[in-house]
Amino acid sequence: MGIDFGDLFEKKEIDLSDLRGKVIAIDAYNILYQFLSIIRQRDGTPLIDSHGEITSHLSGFLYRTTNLIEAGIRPVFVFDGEPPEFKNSTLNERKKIRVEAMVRWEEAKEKGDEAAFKYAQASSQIKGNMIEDAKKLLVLMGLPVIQAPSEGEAQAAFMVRNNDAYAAGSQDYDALLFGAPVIVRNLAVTGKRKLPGMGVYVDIKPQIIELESGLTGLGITREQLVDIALLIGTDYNAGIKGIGPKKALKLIKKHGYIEQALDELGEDIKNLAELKELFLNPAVTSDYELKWKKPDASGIIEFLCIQHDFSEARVSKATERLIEASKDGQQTLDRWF
DNA sequence: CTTATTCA
DNA sequence: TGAATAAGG
Repeated sequence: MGIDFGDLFEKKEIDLSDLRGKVIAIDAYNILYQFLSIIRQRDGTPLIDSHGEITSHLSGFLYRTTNLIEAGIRPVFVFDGEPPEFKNSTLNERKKIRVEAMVRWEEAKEKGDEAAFKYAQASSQIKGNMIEDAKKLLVLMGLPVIQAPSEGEAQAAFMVRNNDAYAAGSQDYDALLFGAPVIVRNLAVTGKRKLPGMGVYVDIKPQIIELESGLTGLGITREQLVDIALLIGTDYNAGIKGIGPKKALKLIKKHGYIEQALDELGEDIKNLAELKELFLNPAVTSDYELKWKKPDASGIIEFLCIQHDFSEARVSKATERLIEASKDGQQTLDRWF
């Protein structure tokens, strides 16, 4: 998923309260996929309503978003449009992995194997009404939902550059390549997370990465950062075997341009110019409106409890918190409602 | 993941 | 109370 810059960028740990009053353009696919992958039972089965529809993502969106708003954050959710053509091979590869994982999951479930969960996670697929349902819930919650023409991270980055948002929210680093001045990771409220393997709990705090100071620290330009990414490999190209973040940085600093670096390596990247363009000049739109509305409490209850079998007690509680928090926002933030 | 419940 | 565990749909 996305580009792995390793430790190239300095990550600044922050408190959630540091984001109070700030607009965050959240990559909705990124978070939806996380919810889908993580919100599962012990054997890996996701939350499912009585019609057999998966509801893990709806649970995640309801509770986490309510928490963010309660923390004074103003989230905007940006949904992907058409993927760029160069992404096709990556998407096909992911599909293969998913199908394989699905088989492994069934086997593990049969045997009562604990590994079932991780296979289930790897089999996660966004499909059916998940996107529409997520959008519907977010709209009912009164939040702006933005439709990107292509990649959501690119649109989020554009909105930050436009000063319509403070940061792009995603676990991936791609928004940096798309030119987002600031990205936020670990945008959740519950700080404790179990470390894979042992039952050790670690405090996970939100962190920000600033593009400009990061580039200055590395002594490179954004164009060169894109060159580094293309050497390592992105969602749109495979990258060069044996080249990770450190070697890529060294090569680009030595040569200045990816073309010369590739010459030294005796390698070639197909469609190099188009790939650069994809990051440096991505498809985005200015046709969006950031407007926060009063949450539609009865609409949320109808949608989640009547249509998707959520517990009314839980949903009502969350909805009340949401409405209360939205009122606070209205007093202090002119753009609320 | 987040919330609810249990238990020292 | 706060940490560990179960449940959520």
